[in-house]
Amino acid sequence: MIDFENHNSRKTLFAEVILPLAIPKFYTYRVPFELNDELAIGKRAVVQFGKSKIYTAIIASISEKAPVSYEAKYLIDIIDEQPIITQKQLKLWDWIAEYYLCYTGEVMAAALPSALKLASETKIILSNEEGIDKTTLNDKEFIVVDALEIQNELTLQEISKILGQKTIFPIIKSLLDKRIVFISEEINDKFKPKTVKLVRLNSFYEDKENLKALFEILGKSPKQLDALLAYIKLQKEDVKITRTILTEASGASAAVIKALIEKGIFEVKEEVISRFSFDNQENTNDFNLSEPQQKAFDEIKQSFKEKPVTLLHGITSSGKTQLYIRLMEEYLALSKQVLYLLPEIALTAQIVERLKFHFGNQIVVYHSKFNDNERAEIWQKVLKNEAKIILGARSSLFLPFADLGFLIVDEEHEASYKQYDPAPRYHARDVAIVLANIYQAKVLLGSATPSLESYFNATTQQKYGLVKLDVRYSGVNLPQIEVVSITEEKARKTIKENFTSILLNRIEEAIQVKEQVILFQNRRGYVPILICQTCGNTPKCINCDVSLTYHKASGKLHCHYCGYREDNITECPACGSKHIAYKGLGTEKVEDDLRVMLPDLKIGRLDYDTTRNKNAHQHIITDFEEKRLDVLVGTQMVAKGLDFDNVTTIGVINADSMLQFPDFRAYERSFQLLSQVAGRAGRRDKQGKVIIQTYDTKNRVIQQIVNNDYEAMYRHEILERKQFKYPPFYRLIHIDIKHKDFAKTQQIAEGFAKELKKVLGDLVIGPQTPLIGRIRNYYIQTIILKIDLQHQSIPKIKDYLRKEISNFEANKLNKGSYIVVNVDPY
DNA sequence: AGCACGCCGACT
DNA sequence: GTCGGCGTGCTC
Repeated sequence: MIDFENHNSRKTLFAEVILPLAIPKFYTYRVPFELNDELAIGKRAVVQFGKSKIYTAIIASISEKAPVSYEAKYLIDIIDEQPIITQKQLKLWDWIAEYYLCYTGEVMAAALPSALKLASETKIILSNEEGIDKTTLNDKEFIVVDALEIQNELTLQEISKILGQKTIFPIIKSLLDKRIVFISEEINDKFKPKTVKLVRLNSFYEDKENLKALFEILGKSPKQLDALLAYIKLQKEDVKITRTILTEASGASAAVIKALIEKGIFEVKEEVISRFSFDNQENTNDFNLSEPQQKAFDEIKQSFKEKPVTLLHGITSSGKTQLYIRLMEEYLALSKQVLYLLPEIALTAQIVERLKFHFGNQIVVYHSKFNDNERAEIWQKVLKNEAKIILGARSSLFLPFADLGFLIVDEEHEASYKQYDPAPRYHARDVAIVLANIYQAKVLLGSATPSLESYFNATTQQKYGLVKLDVRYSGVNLPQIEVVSITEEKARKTIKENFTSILLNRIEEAIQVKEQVILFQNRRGYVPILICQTCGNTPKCINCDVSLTYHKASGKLHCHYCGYREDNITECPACGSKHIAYKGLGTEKVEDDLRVMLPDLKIGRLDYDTTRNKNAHQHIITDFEEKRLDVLVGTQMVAKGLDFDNVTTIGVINADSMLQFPDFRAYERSFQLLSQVAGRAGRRDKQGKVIIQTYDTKNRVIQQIVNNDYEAMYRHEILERKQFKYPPFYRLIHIDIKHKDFAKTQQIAEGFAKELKKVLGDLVIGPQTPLIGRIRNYYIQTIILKIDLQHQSIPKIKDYLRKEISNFEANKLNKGSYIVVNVDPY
């Protein structure tokens, strides 16, 4: 029916839409009359783009003018009744695209959960929920459901064929809304809640008569009877009964329990439990802030009156989380939304559980690895202002906040806040500040070891407020740090493999009193470099310019950049010599060597290689938590996001490799990482021990760690940054030119740098070969721009760069190459 | 990002 | 003689 009263219905309208693709422009579609009334900015539109592809686009603007140089295609459909993207989000997308020199479409692709980005190849599956009420379905929906019952999985394209029509999105949307179908995807349940297998008495024996009969039957098997009695006792104590607990309590062997389970007397049931037990202090909802916490709390509130951003420099165990909770409550009381950002790796169950305990259902967790249907659901909840607290990784910045009032960026210094690949290469901390500005919200940056950038902004620049919290909560002691000279022990020949006598002693001391040990080595694999003693040849990756790392577990040489593998060598492929030396040290070897030296220890390893298999990952953590392991060897994974309460001793196998890393942030990073590692040691009632092995005991960062002196590190580093023209005094932009041919890469990069130098002059450095000169068969040359914050108009430079990059891409001489721009590399 | 159109190697 | 490799150009 046509509504003649409504002017819109007679006008010819055009919609400019954003496509979730890396293309520079927005595209204009003609709106069919019947959709005129539906048209609104922020709604999703279905459009055909190119010959056959159908995409979900976002309507960015509406116009009455027809494009002059081409005929616009008709927009196929408008999906939403209400906009799902707010004006504020569009503003943020624009800012990100502008600042990080990428396309708005790329931001959109990163921002929208795929359930909201239906495309022709999106697969639909039938919900496995029981009792689909087919009576609510219309004919077309029925046909789709029917087809799915036979086919199991259909793409939107296929559904379109089955129905013989292009406009299928409303049907799919309706089916999705009714929860009859779902978007199919590989469900990544890496963050699945932790479960335990509990032993339970078969419910048959809840009946007293049956239980009595059971006692008689088991009378002949005393061990089984013991197990049953132990079970009943434990049940009365309200203990969660696992096999292990039951075995211990009954004195029966595992075989006995197994027999009972096989007989069907006991059942095993999986139950979801929280990963971490909290201590009572933090577990109660009505905890009181300590005096220093209260002081910090007041200071933060005061600071927010003057400045939108405040940096909380709070040392480890100073109770930052409690402070966050109190602040969050303030904003909740004002009915504002709160976004709590955490680095990806730290987003483990611990923080989630703790906050859920306080805020219950008001809190939702958002993570790019979550199930997509859930993510779409959270999206709607946030949009409708039903979700009040959002705990998430950097992608949660893209949620459609209705009324955001407060953002926390916890572990603000973490490098993983910067997205590296694909575009948008944004830094979540910086985007958080921009987002806050859009909403007139407040931001709290929290860290025990703030990034130099933030600390500089809070001190010298006075841009942020600065609040310190440097008293440990309930008097937890700082760990005692021992720096052990590898050089010395080598001279005395007291070092075995890579373990100094001191470290070995400390490990044994801890184990003797049944405490646990973490060993940290920031390199995975067995040994990173193999060298032929005769000719000096080193096996290299065939796709990348890196030496291959030997992995003992697989018996192969691995490339950590592209995943390439080849068999290990026993003789040099270049000269045939059999003298191959192994250089360097990875977690695998640390684990192996310790096994040989202390064969009685139970050792686990936690790194990228062991976490590839998510079950193994879970097992290792659980085993360590439940003290089935004595020692955990790992990369920085062991330092982040996990807290084990029985760990008193931590060994840093080799501090030198990170200190010597060729990056201007190497010292800052080392300080942060070592602080974080050290922070894992010790318990409330016992001072922890940290043993740092190094060749360079006098290294200033090592000394600063020993003295726990962040300020000293900052003062020293900031001078160097200024002197050598690095952030926070200069802004960096990296431009990578990649090409399969080495000479071409250099030639093209040289040409581009020369072009840029015409306008930017000395701001342009290079091109130079980066640390890894070739990855996945592409050679890389990096052009670096260093822009002085004081003297340059950065937006102008970026505008110019954007033009130059688009010229570059259009230039036929550069064909075969591609360009990657990274603003503020981190 | 796709997908089509377009020129050079191993196959019935 | 064709099928098919992926190089590059365009998509409202």
